[in-house]
Formats: sequence, structure tokens, C-alpha cells
Amino acid sequence: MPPSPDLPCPTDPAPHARRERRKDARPRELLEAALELFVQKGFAATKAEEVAKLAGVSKGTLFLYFASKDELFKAVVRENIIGRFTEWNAEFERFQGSTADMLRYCMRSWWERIGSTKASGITKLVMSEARNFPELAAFFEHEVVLPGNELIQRILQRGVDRGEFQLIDMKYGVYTVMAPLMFLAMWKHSLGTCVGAAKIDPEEYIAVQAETLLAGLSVRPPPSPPAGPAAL
Amino acid sequence: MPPSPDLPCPTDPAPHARRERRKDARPRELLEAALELFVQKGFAATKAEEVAKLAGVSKGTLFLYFASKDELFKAVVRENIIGRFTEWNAEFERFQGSTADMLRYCMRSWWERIGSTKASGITKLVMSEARNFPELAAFFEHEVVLPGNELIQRILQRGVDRGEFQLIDMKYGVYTVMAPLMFLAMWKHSLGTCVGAAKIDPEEYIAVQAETLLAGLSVRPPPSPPAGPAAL
Amino acid sequence: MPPSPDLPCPTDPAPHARRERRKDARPRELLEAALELFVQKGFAATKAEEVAKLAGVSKGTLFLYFASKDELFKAVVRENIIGRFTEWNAEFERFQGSTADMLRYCMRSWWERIGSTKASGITKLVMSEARNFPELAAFFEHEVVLPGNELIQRILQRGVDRGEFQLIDMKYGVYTVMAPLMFLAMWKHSLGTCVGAAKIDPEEYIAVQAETLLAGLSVRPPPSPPAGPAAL
Amino acid sequence: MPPSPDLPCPTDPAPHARRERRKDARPRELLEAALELFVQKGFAATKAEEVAKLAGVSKGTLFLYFASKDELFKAVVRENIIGRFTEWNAEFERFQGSTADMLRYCMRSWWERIGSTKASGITKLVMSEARNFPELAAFFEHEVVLPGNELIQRILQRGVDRGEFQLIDMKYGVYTVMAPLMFLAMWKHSLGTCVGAAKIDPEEYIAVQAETLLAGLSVRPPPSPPAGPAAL
DNA sequence: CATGAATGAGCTTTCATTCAT
DNA sequence: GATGAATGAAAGCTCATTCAT
Repeated sequence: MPPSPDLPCPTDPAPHARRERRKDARPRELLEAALELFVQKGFAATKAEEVAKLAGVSKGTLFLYFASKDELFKAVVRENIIGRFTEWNAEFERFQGSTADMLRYCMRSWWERIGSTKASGITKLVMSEARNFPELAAFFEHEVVLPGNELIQRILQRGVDRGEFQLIDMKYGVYTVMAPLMFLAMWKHSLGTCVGAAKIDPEEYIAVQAETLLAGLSVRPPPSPPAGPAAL
Repeated sequence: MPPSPDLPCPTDPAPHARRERRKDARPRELLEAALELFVQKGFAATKAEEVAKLAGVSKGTLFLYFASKDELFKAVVRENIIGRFTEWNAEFERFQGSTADMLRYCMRSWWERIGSTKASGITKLVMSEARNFPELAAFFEHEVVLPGNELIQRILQRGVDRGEFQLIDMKYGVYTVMAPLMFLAMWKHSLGTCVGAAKIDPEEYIAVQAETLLAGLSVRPPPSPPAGPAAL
Repeated sequence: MPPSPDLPCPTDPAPHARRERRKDARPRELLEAALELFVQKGFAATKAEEVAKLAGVSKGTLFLYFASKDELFKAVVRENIIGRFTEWNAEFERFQGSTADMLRYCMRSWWERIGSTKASGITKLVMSEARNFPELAAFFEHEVVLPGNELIQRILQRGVDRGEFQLIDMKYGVYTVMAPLMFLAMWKHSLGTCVGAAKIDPEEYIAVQAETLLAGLSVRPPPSPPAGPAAL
Repeated sequence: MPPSPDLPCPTDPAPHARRERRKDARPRELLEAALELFVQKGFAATKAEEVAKLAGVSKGTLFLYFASKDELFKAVVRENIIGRFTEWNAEFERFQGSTADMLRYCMRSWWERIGSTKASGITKLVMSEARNFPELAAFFEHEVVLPGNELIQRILQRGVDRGEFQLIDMKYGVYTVMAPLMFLAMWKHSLGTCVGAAKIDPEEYIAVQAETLLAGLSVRPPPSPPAGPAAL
């Protein structure tokens, strides 16, 4: 019973607006749901149907957008990693203050932009599954570890160049900054979720790490140790 | 070929040797195989039959010793954790030198006893699976994290008490020691296994972490910075 | 071959007929297959895949509808038992003739409605598996044995009340009716299926049981002993 | 280190008396254990190891005496059936009293010798597994059902011959005696074991069945209905 | 496009049976 | 003979993936 075409249909809603709009959002919704569950339960323990349900679609739809569970996993990692460092690098190009402040800012803003968001789950995910997804590990290495290393190294180099920091082995020096952050990301999504576990306040944790680090790196006592975590 | 009866047979093997001896060894062999594979591929991706084969037995035999794959996993974690700290604690009770040396020794011997052995795989394992095995996570927390924390805290406190270290927040201070070590354990068993990954030389890594840390913790420049990694 | 558009199509099948319709039918098909095999081979000796194959579906589909083989078993028993007695009771409320006829009718219609159908297999099944499925045994007791007892008892009581039957112990009297029927159900599905076994003609068997019973119960020779089995 | 053969060894216990004695008893002990468990849990649900343990031997020993679980099952049935009827038949040859008393005695002594003993479990067992062990079913038919039928038939025939019983169809008449007994055997080992089930007192059950039956069979009211169950 | 019923390879687990001791 | 460690075929159940509707 097709509607007679010559009659106007003023109440006809925007044809298939809802579905259209959702359709575009589907992949993103699925990726978000998948990230959530992969981080929480691991790759293998997460069922495709759960991801679909959390995204509000049916199981079949998931495979309409991602060829396989593996591909979904890869997409989750890729999606949550791409291009975080260009803007970040630019930011540091313009940075004016002391290198100690720069490092403090770097660690704190890592927490704000990565650590405290779902993106930190990616670190846990990649660490856990790296050996089952070598190409992803390489991708992560290339897109996150190396750029991160470079960014940190540039800060350290700046400190040395300006006479603020002692000369240290650059290759391993960067890990003094990176290790505490990646440990925090792992912790947050593993033992940190267990009821009995020692609770870590991330900002205080980062503050202590940063100040100890700066004390160790600096030529003389770090110029302006912030008054306290509250001042961050 | 009957043995000549008048010759003593000092190497006479235990009567029903082979099978008996194997039986005693089985659990250990299975646990080792399981640790190997769990660390490498994760819990879910490791098939019970693979573990059995690596241990040189059949699938059925595995379940003769462990009631289920879950129980095997728990046993792996327990087996590799139990009682690692008692002797270590005693060692530090007797330590005579500077607290800086004590901390250096602590980190280096962690690498020798844990980090470089399969036991470090446990850290990766627990971090990856903690949310699926909450009781194990609690066990790990109780048997590894807390004792480790205490051991580190005791060292730091000694430094403070003897006027060698600055006063720092103890609760978060311990993580300045622990985080780099746990990061190394994770790295070694995840991204560190990938071909393209930046190779980390663990001893150099630890040396740099230790010296930077000591520089930051110490009241004045750390008394005797070792000449170099080779001197460790 | 497009349908000619100007012809009405009154028998137009339901839009997405096949699959939808199957879905509704699946549980019943599976239950029937399961009943068949459980009765024939017993619960344990029946493989889930066999049931599925007999129902024309794959193994996985079976578990789509029944959470486990145990649940399938329970559903089989429940499905074939539920509400068999309500209509039957009503029928006897309205019965007009002699109580002897009533008892004859009761036993014959048991054969027609239960004994000769697959439902009689349930009796065999429950008897065989009762000790492994206590809750099912209780269910059977509650849904079959007790209502059956009551129905029979009501008939016997009617006979006594109307002066047709002698006074007997009601509690054990009901078994004079029930035992022969349940024995027949067991026999039919066990020894009765064996080639060499003495063949029992159920209707003759029931007739002899009924008449002997009535002769024993009646105050005087049962009024109208039917001429023979053919007259039933 | 073999003992020197020329020395007397006075304390040497009767060489291997214990074991020898047990060895002869083994098969019987195993069969008893198997009967117990097969009746209780069914054939499939009974594990060979359980039988062995209940018999106080190891799993391997069971297979030393019985080639397979199937053979064990067959042996259990055979062992518990063989030659019960010869002595019984002889007993009835000598019976002097009324045929009514004879039938009463028959049913009561069935209970004493079979029904109340483990042997009644055989009936349940065979009924449950007949279709999976056709040869056993045939054996049971041949060794139990037919001889039992004949014995009952001989009693009934005696009653008819002596003018005590009415003429009835012999082929189906025997089931009026057999059905209640076999039902009781089944019940005892299935629903009768469930907590909530209506408890059947076997002796009262048999008394009511016997008297009703006799009332129905007899030419005139059965001569001496016993005063009550206690008088049996 | 979206659905969800259907599939079947694959995994864990059981257990009758074997055989070295 | 007796043992019990070892085996591996077989069974229950899961879940990624497909495809008719």
C-alpha cells in the first residue's frame, strides 16, 4: 500500500534522519564499547556480542563494520592512538618557562589528556596483547613509544642545553619519565581496580615522581618546587 | 644380560624409578610449561593441550594434577611468588654500607633474582589478567606488592633516619623505586619481545634509574656514583 | 518470474516466513527429538549432537534454546507432563455410569492418552533417572503421581460411597490400579522392545487387569463384564 | 637383597594368606559394589573408579577381573539372577494349603527374598538399561521373566484346577501378580528414594494387592483373609 | 542497512582402559 | 597379581562468523 505520491505529506519526518545519523556514528560507538570491554576483561574474554550490545546494535552489525574481532581490536588501538603528538609537540615548541616546569607540565598534562581518560586503557591493552598482535605492537611502538620518547628527550635535551639539567644518558634517561607514567596506566587498569589494593592518587603520585626526578636531574635544587599537590 | 651377582652395584637405580620420579616432578614441569605459555600468549590464548605437550605429557595428565585451567593459572602465580621476600628482608637487615648502595643493590638484585628470570613474567601475567582473577590479584597484592612496598620503604626510611636522604612522602616515594622495576618487567614480556622495539639493556636501564633517583633523593650528590654500568 | 501485479494474492505467505516460523517450532522439535532419544537410550547415553541432528539442526542451535543438557532433560519431562490431569478430572466429574465402567474407562483412556503415546516414555525416563535428578523426581511426583493417585482414589471412593465397591484401604488401594499401568509403561520402553520378549498386547493386558481388579473390588460380580477385548 | 634361603624364618606369616583370601573374594566384592552403585546412579553415571574404591581395590584391579565396564555390568546382572527359581519351584511343589494361601505366600516371599534385598535393584537396572544391552535384556527375560511367569502360572492353574479360581486368560493373568511386584521393585529404587515421595510400606502394599487380587480371582470370597498385615 | 537464528570448529574436561612398575 | 600414572577418544559447551530475511 504505497502512499499516493501526489498528496503532500507535511508531517512526514525528516526521511530517515535518526538511522542516518546513527549510521555514521556506529563505528565510533562500537570502538568505544570495545575499548571499554577490552580494557576491562581483556581481548579474549570479551565477547563480540557484548561489544555489540554495549554499543546498542546487534551482533551482525558489528561484523558489518569490522571484518573480524581481530580487526576490531586493531581498530580500537589505532583509533585511540592516532595523532596525539603533533599538537603536543607544537605546544612544547612554544613553551617559555624553565625546563623543570616544562617537565612538570608534561607529566601532569599526560595525566589529564591520556592517563585519566580511556586512552590509558590502550597502554594496558597493548602491553597485555602485544605478543599476540605483533603488528599492533609495532604500530604502538611507532605511534606512541617513539614519539613519546622523542618528546621527552627533547625536553631533557633542552634542560641540558640550557644548563639546567645534568648530562645524562639520553637513551635511558627518557625512561625515568616514561616508566612511572606507563606503570600508572597499567596499575590503574589492573591491580588498581581491585578492592583491597593500595589506592594511588594519580596526581600526588605524579607530583612525587616529578619532584624526585627533577631533584635528581637538576644541576641544583629544582628552582621552584610547587607548594604542594593542591597547587598543581 | 643378568648382572653378575658378585659385583656391587652402587649406582643401582631406585627400584621403580622412572615413573615414580616423574610423578613427583610432574607438577613442577607443568607449572613451568604453563608459566612459559601464559606469559607468552596470555591465559585465554594458551590451550591446555599446549601446556601438556610442552611439559611432555598428554592432555589428560594435566588435569590429573590441576583440577582446571583456572586452578593451573592460580598455581602458577602462587608457585612463583610464595616466599620471595623473607630471605630478601633478612639480607637487608644485615646490610652495612650507605643507603645509596643499599638502594642500588636492591634494584640490581631485583633484576638478578626476579626481573631476569621467568618470575618476572608473573608480573605481566597478573597485570594482564587481574580483573578476571580478582582473588589472584589480591593474592599478588598481598604477597608481592605490599612486601615489596615495605622493603623499599624500610630502605628509604633508613636513608632519612641516617640523614642521607631528604624527607619525602613515604607512601608515594616507594613508587619511585617500584614503578621503574615493574615497568621493566612488563616491557620485557610485551613490547620488548617485538622485533622492531627499542631494545632496553636492563642493567643499564636500572643503573640510570637508580642514579637519577639517588641524585634526587640524596641530601647532597650521591656519595659514590659507580664508575659505570660495567662496574656494577 | 514476477507475479502478475493485477492478481490478488490472498495466500501471500507471512513476510519473513521460513526462518521466523522455524524459530517458533524449534523448541518443540528439539523436545520431541530429545524425548525420543532419552527414552530409547537413556539420558547419559544420548549425545547432545544426536538430539540436534534428529531435530534437524546443529549442535550449537540446541544450546541456543536450552542452556544445558540437564535443562533439556528437565524441559522434556515438564513439557510432557504439565496439565495432563485437569481435563481428565473434569471428565470424571461428569461421568454418569457405574463405577466399574468408570474404572474401565479410566484405565483404557490412560492407554489411549498416555500409555500408547510418547508420553509414556516419560515414566520410564523418570524411573530410570530419578536418583540423578531429584528435583525432577519431585516434580514428577507432584505433577503425575499425586494427581493420578487422587484421581484414582476419587473413583474408588465413589464406588464405595455408592455401595458398588468393598471397603478397602484407600492409600494402598490406588496402587492396585496404578501399578499395572506404570508397569506397562516401563515394560513397553524396556524389555518390551527386545525381539525375544513376550509380547504384551496392551489392550488385552489392561482388560484382564481391569476385570480381575473389578472382580476383587466389587461387592458382587461386576455387573457387565464386557464380552471381550474386541468389545472395548 | 634377597633373604638367605637357608635360614629359617619362623616369624614369616602365612605366606600371602591375606591376599590369597582376598583374591578369591575380589570378584564378588566388585560385583556387590557395582550393583550398589549401578542401582543407585545408573550405569553411565557410575565411574569404574568408584566401584573399585567401594570394593576396596584400585582401578586397575577392576579391569583385571572384568574386561570392560560393559562386562562388569553384564556380570552384575548375571550374578544376581542365576538360579533363584529352581529351589522356589521345588518349594511350591510341596505346598499343601489353599491356592489363595499359596499366592499370598508367593508374593510375600518374593518380597523377603528379592524385593527387600539388593537383588530388586536388578529389576530397576535391567528396565533402565535394557535397550542399551539387548543381550542382557534377553538374558533377564529368559532367566527371570519367563521362569517367574511359569511359576505364577502354575499357581494360578492349580487354583483353577482345584476349583478355587475362576477361569481366566492365563497369558495375561500372570501379570496381575507380576506387575505389582515389579512396580514395587522399580519404585523402591527410583521415586521411592526421594524425600518428598509418598512412602510405600512394602508389606502392606503387597497385602492389599494380594487380597484384592484374590478377591477378584476367587470363585467365592477368599476363604481366610488374614486378620491384618501384622498377621502375615 | 540491520538483524539474530544458525552454524561448527575448537576448547575444556571426563573417564574407561592400558601398562610399566 | 595389584597398582595408579598416563592416555586420548569423546562429550558438553562456547562463540566468532555467516546469511536469509
